[in-house]
Amino acid sequence: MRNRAGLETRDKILSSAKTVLAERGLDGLTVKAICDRAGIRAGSFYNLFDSKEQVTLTIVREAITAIDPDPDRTGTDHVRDLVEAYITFVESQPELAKVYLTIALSGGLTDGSLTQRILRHHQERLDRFFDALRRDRPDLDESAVRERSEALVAALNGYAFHEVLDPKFDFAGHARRLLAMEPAP
Amino acid sequence: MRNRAGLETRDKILSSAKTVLAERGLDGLTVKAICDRAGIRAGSFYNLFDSKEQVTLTIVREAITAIDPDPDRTGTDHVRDLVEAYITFVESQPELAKVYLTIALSGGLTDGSLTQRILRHHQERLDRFFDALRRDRPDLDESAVRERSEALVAALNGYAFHEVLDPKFDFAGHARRLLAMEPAP
DNA sequence: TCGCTATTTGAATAGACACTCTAATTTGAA
DNA sequence: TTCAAATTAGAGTGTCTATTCAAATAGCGA
Repeated sequence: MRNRAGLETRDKILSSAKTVLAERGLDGLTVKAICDRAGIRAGSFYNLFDSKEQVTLTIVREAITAIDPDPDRTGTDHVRDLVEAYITFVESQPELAKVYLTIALSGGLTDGSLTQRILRHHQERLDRFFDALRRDRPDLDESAVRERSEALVAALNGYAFHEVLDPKFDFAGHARRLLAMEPAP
Repeated sequence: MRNRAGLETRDKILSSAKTVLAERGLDGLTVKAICDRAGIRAGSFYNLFDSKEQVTLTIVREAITAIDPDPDRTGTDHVRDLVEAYITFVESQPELAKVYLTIALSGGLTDGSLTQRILRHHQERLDRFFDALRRDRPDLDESAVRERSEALVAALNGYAFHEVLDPKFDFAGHARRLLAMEPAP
C-alpha cells in the first residue's frame, strides 16, 4: 500500500489526542501535547490534518456515533435499548463521554461548528427517545411523552455528568432505575 | 475614604469579567477582554488582582454562594427549598451556572484549586440534600434516601446542562416535577 | 537497484497570552 | 494649598500557541 505509514501516523495522532483530552481536558489539548505523546513532530501532524480543530471534530464525531449506534434502526428501538446503549458508552469510554460533555458545554471552537454538530445530535437524540417512548407507552398522550423523554435524556446526561465528578457514582444503576420512575399521583 | 477609586475599579473588573464570561465563555475570558470592557488598562487590573485566576475564583465563589444560600440553615431546610434555590440560581444567572458546570467538568485552571473547591462544594450539596430528604421522608430507610438524593442532585445538574444546550427547555417545570417522582411499584 | 512520492523533520513565523515595570497622574487628608 | 500615597497608563517581557515550509529521509513499485 502506498500510504500505509501515513495512515498509521493518523491513528497514532487520534488515539494520542483522545488520551490527552482525557488527561488534560480541552484546554490541555495542544498540538505539541498530541505530537509529544504520539512521538512525532508538528510537521507530520500538519501533513495529515489541516488543523487541530479537524482532530477534535473527528473525535467528537466518533463519540456521537458511539452514543447512538445503529441510527438506521430508529423507528423500531425501545427506550430500554437507548438507555442501555448510553450506559455502555459511558462505562466503556468514559473519557470520550467527558469530552462530549465538555465540548457541549464550553461551546467548542472558534466557528462553533462543533457546537452546531452537538446541538443537532442532541436534538436527534431527543427525537429518538420521544419516538421510542411513544411506542413503549401508547397509554400516554403526546405532551406527556414529550415531557418524559426530555426529562429522561436530561437526567441521563446529568448522571453522566455526576459520574465524571464522582467516579463512585452508580451510573448504570441510577440510569436503569429511571425507567421505572413514575410521577406520583 | 482612602482607596475608593480602587474599590470602584475592582467592582468594574468583576462585573465586566462576568459579562465577558457570559458572552465568550471561559476561553474568551482574557485579561485584555476584561480590561477593554471595563475601560481600564492591564496595569490597573494587576494593581487590584494578583492574577486572572483570582478573578475567576472570586466569580466561582459567588456562584457557589448563590447555589447554596444560607449554609447556616443546614439542618432545617426542606428539599423543596433547595430545589427552588437552584431554580432561582439557574434562571437568574444562567451564565454563572454554565461557568460552574464547565469548570466542574473541564477541571478549570492550572493548579486545580477551582476544581477542588467545586468538588468539595458538590459533596456538601449532596449531604445537604440527603439531610433534607431524610427529614422530609422519614418513611424511607437511609439507603433509599441516599439513592434518591444522589439521583435528585444528578438530575438537577442534568437539567441545568440541558438548559444550557437548549434554552427552550423548561428547567423550572422539570425540576419541580422531580419532587413528585416515585419509583414505580 | 533506481527513481519517485509519501513522509518526516526541525526550524521559523506571527499572533495571543498573562503578567511586569516605571513614570505620570489623580486624590484625599492635613 | 501641599504632599504623599493610591491609582493608572502604556509600553514592554517572555512564553506559549497554531501553523508553514524547505529540505532531508524513507519506502514502495518497477
